[in-house]
Amino acid sequence: MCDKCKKPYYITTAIAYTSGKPHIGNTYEIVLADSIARYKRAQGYDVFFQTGTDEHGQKIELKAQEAGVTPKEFVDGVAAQIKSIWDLMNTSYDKFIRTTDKDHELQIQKVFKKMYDQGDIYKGYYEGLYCTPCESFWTESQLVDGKCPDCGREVKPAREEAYFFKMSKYADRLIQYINDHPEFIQPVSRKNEMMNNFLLPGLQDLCVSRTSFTWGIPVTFDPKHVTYVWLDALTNYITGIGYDCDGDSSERFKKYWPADLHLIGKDIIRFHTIYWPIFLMSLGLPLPKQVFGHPWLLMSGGKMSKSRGNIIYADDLVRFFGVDAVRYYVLHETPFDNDGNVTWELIAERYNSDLANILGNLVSRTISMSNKYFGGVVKKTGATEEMDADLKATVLEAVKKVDAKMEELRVADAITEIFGIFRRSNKYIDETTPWALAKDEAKKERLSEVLYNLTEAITIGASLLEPFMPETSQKILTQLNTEKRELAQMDEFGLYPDGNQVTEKPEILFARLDVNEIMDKVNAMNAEREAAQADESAAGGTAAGEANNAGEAVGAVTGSAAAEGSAAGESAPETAIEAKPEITYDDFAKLQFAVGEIIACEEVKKSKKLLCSQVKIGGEIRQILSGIKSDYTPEQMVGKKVMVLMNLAPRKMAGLESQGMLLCAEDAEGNLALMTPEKDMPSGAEIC
RNA sequence: GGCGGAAUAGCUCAGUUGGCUAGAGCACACGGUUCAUACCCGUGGUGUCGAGAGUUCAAAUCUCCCUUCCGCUACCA
Repeated sequence: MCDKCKKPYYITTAIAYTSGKPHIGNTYEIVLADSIARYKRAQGYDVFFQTGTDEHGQKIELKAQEAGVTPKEFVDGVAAQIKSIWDLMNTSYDKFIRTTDKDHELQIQKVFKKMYDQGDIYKGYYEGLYCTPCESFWTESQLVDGKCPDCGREVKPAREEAYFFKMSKYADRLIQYINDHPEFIQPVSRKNEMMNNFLLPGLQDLCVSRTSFTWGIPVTFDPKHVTYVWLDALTNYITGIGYDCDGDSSERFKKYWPADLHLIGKDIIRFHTIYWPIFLMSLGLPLPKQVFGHPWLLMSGGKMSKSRGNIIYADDLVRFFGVDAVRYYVLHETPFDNDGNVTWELIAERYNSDLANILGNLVSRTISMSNKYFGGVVKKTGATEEMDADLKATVLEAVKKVDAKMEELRVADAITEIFGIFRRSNKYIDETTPWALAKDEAKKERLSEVLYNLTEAITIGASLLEPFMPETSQKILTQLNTEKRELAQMDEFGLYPDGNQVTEKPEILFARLDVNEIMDKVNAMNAEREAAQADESAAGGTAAGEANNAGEAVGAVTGSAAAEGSAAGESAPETAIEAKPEITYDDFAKLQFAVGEIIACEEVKKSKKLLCSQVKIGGEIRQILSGIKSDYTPEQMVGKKVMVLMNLAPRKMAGLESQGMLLCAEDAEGNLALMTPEKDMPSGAEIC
């Protein structure tokens, strides 16, 4: 097909946040996107495949500071690291965009200005309107008659000045679009969540600027503001292919926009199916055709944490198993709408049973027989038998099934269909017993036909495998001394060149592994890293390069903090605290803390998170509600001496009044620990 | 609390509009085979298809109710 006749296909991944080295869970997405991109190319599309990095934000500013380098130096290091892993995984992206690219930054500034001039962006206050007695912030839409919805008193604007995007303006159009395009949000169950939780109840405006940090794209007409994550990050999908806000967009942009598929993690569906379409509407651009929120690859077998040294990285896996085995595992193990699991044991088992036994051994035995019986020459003799029909039918059927599965983005199922070819081929060998045929000179022709059929089946299977395991596909085809079969020619069985000669000495594709041996090596590796890390902490402080290699998990793509605990594999990223404005001693002195003893505690039935405690503070007993059910049982609570904030205005929650607050420490995974006095103190003791 | 989803073999899951002895892969056991990377092929489950009730000639599949998990969301002062 000529290049001009090819239909364009634009696919993107989310851009990876450059706070640290990505682990295997993050790497899954680029591999998934790559397999789809490669398949689309095989189908004859003119594919443009974009990925990249999201490099702004306070967290990065802080990380850079810790490492003693500039933010730009920091992200340069991490972006290079991410890119090297994407390359290691043999992903065929066409463009790697960075949000620190000059042309991207320039466009963001123009976009921001344009939206502001149109009245879609307005200046307001971060956290909204403040009700002093309730100590609560509210947005305009939450107010009742312009007053605090809780107490009905006046509210006033407070805190950080910020720009907001007027989401409500486009909400109706978006609802219409989503209803008219049922395929837009995948899987469809997510569509209902977006509608019911956000669109139908009424969209809140989105904060699009910050003044509390400087590592971002400045707002041209108000330079103390920088553009806040989502407007900056999402827009990469158009700036990366040459969008120009003033109407001078590139040919590439005109060709590829709107995107055919945004491939993203399921945690950031909201931003891609609500905010992003609305930004595009504001710019007068068509909306992407489909957004697929893929499941996560989770680390099972216990929580993963840096201190335990059990975070799994793509490059480690590749060292043990090879690129294609890792690609196979992550693609096969994470089906369309179910999270997948990864452990060293699981991947080693899959490697042996699927790759070494079923696939590798099939290729090996087939080629060996051709050499042994025919000097490697594979000839069609026409000596067919009835049993051949089922093999051929299975192979041709698999081609169609793979196509159907890929159409639905069911990559794991597509791979299973391909392996069906290999399984059937192994069975075919057993049915035809070539070694028995070889003993009878009269059956030589039949034997030749059998080996031809096997070679042809493997040729088709290996060709189908290219999008998922490109190296293996090529290796097999090379051993069979043939070219990759095009998808368009897979409706026929028997195109392997008659009389062709396969390689003399087949190279083992996947050598069987001893699982115990692997685990010993893995444990040794982890122990070594743990020790290195202990040394490092003992020495105190880290250099920039070491910080990267020590293995902080990247949170998630496109700045999604929510994904860090679960999606990104229960890793333990260092917590970056949102900096608050400096306060005076007088501000501090307004707070009254005391030691309280919990004398009774019960679950709040109506709530998933709340415990209701009776706390004795000196001579007084207070009822305090806390969102700590996930970490403490009522029994554990009783008898604890805890730190209580005394003079916080009472507030009703779940129908019960809370008269104070129990103070807790919280880590990046959301684990909580109550603050208790370091030695025994009487209840009522003041904390100052 | 609101909305939605799920409960099927030891494990991971398929089961289309209700229809013949409920399936696949992995793991396990036994048998066969020897071309091959000790591989491959075959055989093997008494699985209360989460509990209970109902509709029907017929229910894993539809209805009701209960239990338990999960997702999103709110609350988590």
